[in-house]
Amino acid sequence: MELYNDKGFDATTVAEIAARAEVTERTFYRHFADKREVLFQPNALVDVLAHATETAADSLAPLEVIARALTEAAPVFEERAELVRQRQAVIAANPELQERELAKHASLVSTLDRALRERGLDPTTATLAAEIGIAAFKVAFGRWVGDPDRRTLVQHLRETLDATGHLTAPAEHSATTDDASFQGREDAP
Amino acid sequence: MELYNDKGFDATTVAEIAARAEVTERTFYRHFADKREVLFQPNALVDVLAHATETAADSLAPLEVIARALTEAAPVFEERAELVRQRQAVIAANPELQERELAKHASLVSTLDRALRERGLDPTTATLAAEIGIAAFKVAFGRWVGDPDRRTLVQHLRETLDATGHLTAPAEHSATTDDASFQGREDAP
DNA sequence: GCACCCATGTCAGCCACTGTCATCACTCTC
DNA sequence: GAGAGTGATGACAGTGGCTGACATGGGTGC
Repeated sequence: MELYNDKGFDATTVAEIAARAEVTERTFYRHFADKREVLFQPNALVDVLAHATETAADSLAPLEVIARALTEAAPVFEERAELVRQRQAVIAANPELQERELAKHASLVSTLDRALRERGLDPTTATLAAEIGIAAFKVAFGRWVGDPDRRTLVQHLRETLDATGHLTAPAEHSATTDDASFQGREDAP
Repeated sequence: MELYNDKGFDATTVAEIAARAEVTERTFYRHFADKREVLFQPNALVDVLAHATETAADSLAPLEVIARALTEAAPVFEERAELVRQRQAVIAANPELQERELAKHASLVSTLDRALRERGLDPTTATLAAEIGIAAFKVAFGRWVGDPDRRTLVQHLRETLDATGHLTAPAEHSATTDDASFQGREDAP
């Protein structure tokens, strides 16, 4: 993390990382599939999401199931807000890393998709709900990371998920909405 | 394409591709940013989406704007269905390529997002609608590519987008839905 | 004490990708 | 029509990400 922050991701060689960690380069590659993977390690998130989706009540709408799962997972981020923001800055500075992050998000979609199918949803609905759930998470996460007011991730999640319901209504322009002043991520990945 | 199909993406070296094309390796890299980019070339899609979004009627709901844009873009794929399916098979066989495809989808989200903001939508709604629109596209595209009945992409799009509206309703299990028999992509990217 | 892992080190090598300079066709201009 | 740009390609050397194969040492169970 220090090296990536100091010199940038590209300019940091694996040899340097290995030296800093006092292991050989070969050993580095025994712990991390590649140079990027350092930033995408534990992913306790997957387990939380899968478990929360499995144990949700049967009667809930698909998106509500996801809403609860995401809410349960939020502490994973909120507990290490500073580290998360620092990591996000490194990723924002490098397209290769953004690509990898997309892949991680895709694996979350996959996890949710599988869990929803096991609840008995048909494949199309399950995949769609999973995709939309993670899409909402990305938006909420982006808002949270950049929120000058430091409101909680859970709040952002709730608002974002609520907003998904309004998307089929006729267009409301900025001037008429109550959150028009919010400044989200300017450039989506 | 031939080489990727015959030997697999990983086993194909840039030197081989260059030789087959009767240019030097260096020239290859003057045309393609990297080895993967060969499969992700023109992207006329971006222009179609942006243009369609700009010119859509003001009164439409955000998701309906996207629905029309995607419908206009569908011929880009349907006109070369065989090539598209072949390409998709190569991508399906390689995680690196799937990563790149995700990046391309993200750039579509970005395009839609920007276009929607220019229509006056607030950032959160715009990003959310863009993400969900592309999510629906991915699902519809997956269904289309794997559809044994060869129904059109436009039909799949329409159905998938319609389904997004039902996601906030309480769970309907497979047995009670009318498209439960559909076989989508088994493993989401 | 011995056998057995398992993590790490060592070494050699492939190949993706890049910087740099030379060459050569093509076009524009006087 | 000769000479000066211009842009695409070739030639070549080098960096660095990543891998396979084998050796070694330090713990653990018997």
